[in-house]
Amino acid sequence: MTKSAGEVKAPQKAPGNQPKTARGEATRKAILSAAERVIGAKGYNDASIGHITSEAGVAQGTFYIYFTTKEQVFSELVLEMGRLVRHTIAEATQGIEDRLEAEKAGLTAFLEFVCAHPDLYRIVQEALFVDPQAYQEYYQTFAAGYRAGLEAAQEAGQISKGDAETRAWALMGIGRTLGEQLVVFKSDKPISEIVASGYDLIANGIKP
Amino acid sequence: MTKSAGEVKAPQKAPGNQPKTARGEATRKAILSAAERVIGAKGYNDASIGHITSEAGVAQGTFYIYFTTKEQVFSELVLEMGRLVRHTIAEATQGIEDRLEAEKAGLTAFLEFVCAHPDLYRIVQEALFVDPQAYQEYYQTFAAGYRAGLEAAQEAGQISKGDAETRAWALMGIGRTLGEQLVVFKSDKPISEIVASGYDLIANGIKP
DNA sequence: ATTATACATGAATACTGGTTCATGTTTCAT
DNA sequence: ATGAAACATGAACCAGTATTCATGTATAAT
Repeated sequence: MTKSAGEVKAPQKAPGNQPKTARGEATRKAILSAAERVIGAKGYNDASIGHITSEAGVAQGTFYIYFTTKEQVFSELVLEMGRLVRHTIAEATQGIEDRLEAEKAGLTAFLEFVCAHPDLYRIVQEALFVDPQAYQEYYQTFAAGYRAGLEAAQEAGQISKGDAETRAWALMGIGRTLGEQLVVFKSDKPISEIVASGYDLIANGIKP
Repeated sequence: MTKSAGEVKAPQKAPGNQPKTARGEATRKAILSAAERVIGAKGYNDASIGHITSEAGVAQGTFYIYFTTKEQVFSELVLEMGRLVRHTIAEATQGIEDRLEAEKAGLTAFLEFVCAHPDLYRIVQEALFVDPQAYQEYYQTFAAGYRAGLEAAQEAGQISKGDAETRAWALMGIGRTLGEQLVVFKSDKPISEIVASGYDLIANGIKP
C-alpha cells in the first residue's frame, strides 16, 4: 500500500483506530462483517451497536476500539462496496476490446455481484440519507469511469456518438434497477435472460 | 372494518383518523405537507414529530389526532408520490399515439416532476428501509403500467419486439438515475438536453 | 343557550440505544 | 520473566423522542 519512509499509518484512510495486532485486525474485520450483515438486513437505524457486536461475538465496548461512531462503520461499508464493485466489473471486462461486448460482460458481472452481496446493495441505497457524501462519491466515481470508457469507445468508433455523461448515468440506471429487481423484488428470472434483454436495449434501443 | 350498509367510511384508504370538519381537514393537510418538507430534508429518522408539528404550526399532540404513528405519515407520502407521478406522466403522454414520442414526453414530464418535488423523490428512496411494502407497491405499480404500454406498442409495431418486463424496469432505471442526477447531484444541465440524449439511447441504443 | 362532539394543547411518560469508562486480560518486545 | 501497550469487557450514563393523557377550547346541531 504505497509506503514511503518509516511510516506505517494508512495513507489516505485513517478511520477510527487502526488495529496494531493480528488479533485486533481479526476483531475489526469481524465487526465490519457483522455490521454488513446486520445493517443490510435491518437497515441503519434498526441495527443497534448491540446487535452488531453480539453478531460479531464481542462486547459492546469493543466496537469503539475500532470505530469512533456508528456512522463510521457505515461509511466504511459504502467505501468497500464501491471498491468491490469497480474491481469486479473491471476484472470482468478485462481484455474485452469491443465496448458492446464489454457492456454485456459488465452488466452480467454487476448483476451477479449484487446477487452475491444483497446487503451491500441496500447499504449503498441507504447512504443517500445516512452519509450523503459517501453516496455521492460512490456514484460519481463510478460515473466518471463509465463516462471515460464510453468516450474512448466513441473515439474508436465502437459505439455511436452521443453525450457520454448522460449515457453513463442512464446505463448505470439500467444496471441499478435490474439489480434491484433481482435483489429487492426477488425476481427469479435468470441473469442471462435479463442481460440479454438489457443488452439488446442498450445496443439497439426499442425503435422498430 | 368491512362495513356493509349505510357506511360512509373512506373506501380503500382508512389511515389514521380522518377529519370530520373543514378545520380538521386543513390541519391534517398542514401536517402532511410539513412532514413532506421536513422528512424530505432531514430524512425519516432525524425528522422528529416535534419538528413536523412545529413546522406545521400545531402542538405535538395534534399529530396523533390524524395519524396513528410516525410511520403512517410516511406511508401516506409515498402513496401520494405514486399517485402524483403516475398522474403527471399519464397526463403528459395523453393523446400521443406514437410510443417513442410518448417515451420522450414521459421522460420530460418525469424529470420536471422530480425537479419540482425533490422531497418526494427522496422519500420514495427512503421507503425501501422505512416501509418496504410501500416501496414495492410504488415500483411494481409503475412497472406494471409501463410494461402494459410497451406490450401494446409492440403489438402495434411501434417498437421492436423484446421482453417488456425487463424493458420496463430498465427504462424506469434510466428515468430514475437521470432524475437523481438532477435532484441529488444538482446537475445544472437543462432537462431538454438530458431528455434528448436519454431518448436517443432509448430509441437507438449505442450501437454505431 | 346548551350540550355533545370534534379538535387542540403541551407536559409527562417510557423506552431505546449510542457512547463512555473503570476495570480486567492478552500480547509482545526486551 | 516483566512491564508496557494493545485489546476486551459490560455495566452505567445520558440524550433524544415517539407516544399518551388529562385538560382545555372551538364548532355545530338542537
